[in-house]
Amino acid sequence: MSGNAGRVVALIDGNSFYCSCERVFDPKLARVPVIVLSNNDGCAIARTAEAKALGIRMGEPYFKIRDLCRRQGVRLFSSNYTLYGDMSGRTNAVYRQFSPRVEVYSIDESFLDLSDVAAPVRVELARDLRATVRAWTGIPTCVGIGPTKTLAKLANHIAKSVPALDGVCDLTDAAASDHWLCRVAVGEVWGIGRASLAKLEAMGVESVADLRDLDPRPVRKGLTVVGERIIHELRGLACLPLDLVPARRKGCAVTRSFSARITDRATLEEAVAAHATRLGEKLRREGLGTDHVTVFYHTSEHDRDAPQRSVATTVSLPEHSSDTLALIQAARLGVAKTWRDPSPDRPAWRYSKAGVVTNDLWPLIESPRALIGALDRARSGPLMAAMDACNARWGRGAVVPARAGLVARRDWTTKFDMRTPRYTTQVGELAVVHAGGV
DNA sequence: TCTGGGGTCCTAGGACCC
DNA sequence: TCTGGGGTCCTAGGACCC
Repeated sequence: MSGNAGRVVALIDGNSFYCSCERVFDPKLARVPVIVLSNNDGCAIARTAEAKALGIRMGEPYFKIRDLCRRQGVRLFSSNYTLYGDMSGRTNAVYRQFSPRVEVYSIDESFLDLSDVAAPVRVELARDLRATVRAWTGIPTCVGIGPTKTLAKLANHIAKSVPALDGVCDLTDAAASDHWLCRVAVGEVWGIGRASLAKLEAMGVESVADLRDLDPRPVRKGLTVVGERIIHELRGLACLPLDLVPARRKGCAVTRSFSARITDRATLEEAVAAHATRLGEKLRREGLGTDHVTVFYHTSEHDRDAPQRSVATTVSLPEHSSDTLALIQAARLGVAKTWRDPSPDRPAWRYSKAGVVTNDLWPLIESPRALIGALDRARSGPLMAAMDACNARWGRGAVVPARAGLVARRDWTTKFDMRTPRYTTQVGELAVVHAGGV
């Protein structure tokens, strides 16, 4: 526990962040329902208030709401992560003008240390922050303030759901905390998910205040140390530090559902080779390497009457590497080792998803070399650097190893039928402004 | 027809060791 | 018939998050 009296943190996040990013570049989207879809245009993963009001839920499959969207004039967008990532960077640049101590928690949420801001002007500063972010980036936000991260998260939730608060809620004060914690359902607490909620409800816990007032020790039995920590945090005792420097990532995965089912080995191998290519790019960007690749592929639970198969296998590399050729080779081997051909009495499995996963990532600069079977770093380094440079300049996929496969059939690739231009990161996709009149 | 992707942390239980 | 008591490390699976 790192409880230090007088600490104050704020959680600021973008409202319906992905939708708001789309709105920045199309004023006509203001005040109309907008949703952004997940990869493959599968599910709704961001919804404006207008879309929520229509009953569109988080994670709802698109095919279930297609008719509703058409009838109600909901504007639909495929995910444009390049745009959202860039807009995220811009909002954080504004945050840093208000507090140098910022933890970027997710693409649309950051914690700010406000310990040095005097209590009387804290809310005023938060309003100024919101207004500045709105003016400089176009993104609407809400701010929650509290003595711990958990209370700041809760305050943010309250700021969003109570319009009278005008986007800012401060739970630093014990009286304010008492007032609100009785009025918010325990399921809204950061870290209380479905399973914990069921346990708490069985114990008669309904409000956040009920949870706060439980004896933390016995809670540990059912809700682990995580539950115990939450209670302390709700009481104002900080257990979660502000992580100003992002921790080095421990694992990396590239997984995708296919836009159409796959039944043949060549196409599956091509898919995992493409994923391995992407994996290599991600690892090289952070100077990390892996000594193994886990390959998985499986059928879909939604294909109810079809035969099911789920495969996962791990292939070792001779040493830590981020070399795309080595990763592709391993990924293809993973398929080769586990592929099963259909037979007369067994129809082909219809695979819906595949991925490559690695754990135990290590900075390449300090990873040991293999004595036997070592990869040729002298050639790999410059080759990968050249490939990355080409792809940075001409777009991802401009240069790929032939080993990734160049099969003409590409109907498994992810769908992005409704993606907007990458306005802020590609010169060729800049927004065009038409001057009105004659 | 069509149902996302990518992380982290925690615990239990097995293997292994002395 | 009797068949300890710890440690550590690893992995799988659950839970949760955005």
